[in-house]
Amino acid sequence: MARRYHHGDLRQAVLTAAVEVLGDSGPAAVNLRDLARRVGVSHAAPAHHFGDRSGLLTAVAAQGFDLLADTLEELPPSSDLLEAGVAYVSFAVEHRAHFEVMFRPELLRADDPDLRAAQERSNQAMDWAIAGFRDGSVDPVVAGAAAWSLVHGFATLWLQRALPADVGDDVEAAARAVAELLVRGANP
Amino acid sequence: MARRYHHGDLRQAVLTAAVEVLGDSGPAAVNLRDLARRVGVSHAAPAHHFGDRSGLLTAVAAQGFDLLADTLEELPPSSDLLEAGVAYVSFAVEHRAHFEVMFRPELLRADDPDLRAAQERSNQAMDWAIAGFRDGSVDPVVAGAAAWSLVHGFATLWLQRALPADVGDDVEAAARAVAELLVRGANP
DNA sequence: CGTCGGAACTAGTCACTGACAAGTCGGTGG
DNA sequence: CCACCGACTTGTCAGTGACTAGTTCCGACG
Repeated sequence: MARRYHHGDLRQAVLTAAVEVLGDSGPAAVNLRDLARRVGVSHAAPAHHFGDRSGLLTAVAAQGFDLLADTLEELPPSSDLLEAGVAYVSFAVEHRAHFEVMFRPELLRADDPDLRAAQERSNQAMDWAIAGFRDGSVDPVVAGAAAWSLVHGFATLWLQRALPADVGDDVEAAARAVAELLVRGANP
Repeated sequence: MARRYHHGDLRQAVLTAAVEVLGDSGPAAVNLRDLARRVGVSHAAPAHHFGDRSGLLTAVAAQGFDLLADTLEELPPSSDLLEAGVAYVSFAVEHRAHFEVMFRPELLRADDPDLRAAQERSNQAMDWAIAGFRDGSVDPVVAGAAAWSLVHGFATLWLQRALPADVGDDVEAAARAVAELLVRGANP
């Protein structure tokens, strides 16, 4: 494809390149000039679409929250909180590039409309999953915070390889075992 | 105090300044030149003590893991896993500057001896706390991962103000409620 | 008491980055 | 066919990390 003045789909191309870099080297390695080089445009072209670096990362994060919402919404209707928790962890591992940006407020424009909309979608999907945990004996707010904390913490620590080796190398199995402890109770 | 050629305790001074900046503006705002200006030395002086930026942040992280170990070791002997969990969250909130660096491997020199030693200390302190959870009915490795994931996730999300407002603004109370769900079980 | 070696710090520099301004290109609607 | 405007380029500036070479001072040793 010949080098044309108008790229045609620069925004998407930069976004894709950013996700690739994120996956390989993390958020710190993402810079506009390198992405421009990869895509074959001038160093200032990406700024036209994203404003600045935080605008770019915000777009990645928004895409990530949409993907997360998709993941949770696509769970079979029979799924319970346990399955949703495992899905959350799986999402984090499979879409590490997105996940590592989604929860870094300092990198993002918190007031971006697209980001807020995507966050809202994923929050609703999570609320829906947690609703199944409301058995009357526990405060649903506490239960929701606990469930989210557990899977979010597990995903975070797993991605950092901070967990002890004993937990094995099968994310889904480990996540399920951990989530089961909360959902089914320690003393079933 | 007159400006002398030898600062006297530059390493500690830079470290303190770094923690201050971290607390105010997060890791991204920490740069060697600004710290040098704050402390009143030339722009390259900090590098003499820390090598590079990651060396500085590694020193902060090591200090953080030591502080965490101190916190956990100072718990009264009667404390159970629940109290340890609350202490973990309290530590994260009270020492946010340190906490925000401790679990960012990409910012650190993972092979730094001081860092490894401090991590080892805090790991042992956590293992000790989790030992109280070994009641035979659950795999201790799973229980440990679950407990750590829960409090780590809660602390992380709390610091990001990502949790819904319903959980209140009392960290300790909220952390205790959430941790209780895991320790005592959802259906007591 | 001198001197001398090395640690602590300064000064200068380079490559790289984000951000901005001004100009150019080219598709599209009137 | 032409004016407009979004898409992109070119040029530039300040700030940063990292490196090198030079300067100052402390303290140990003869």
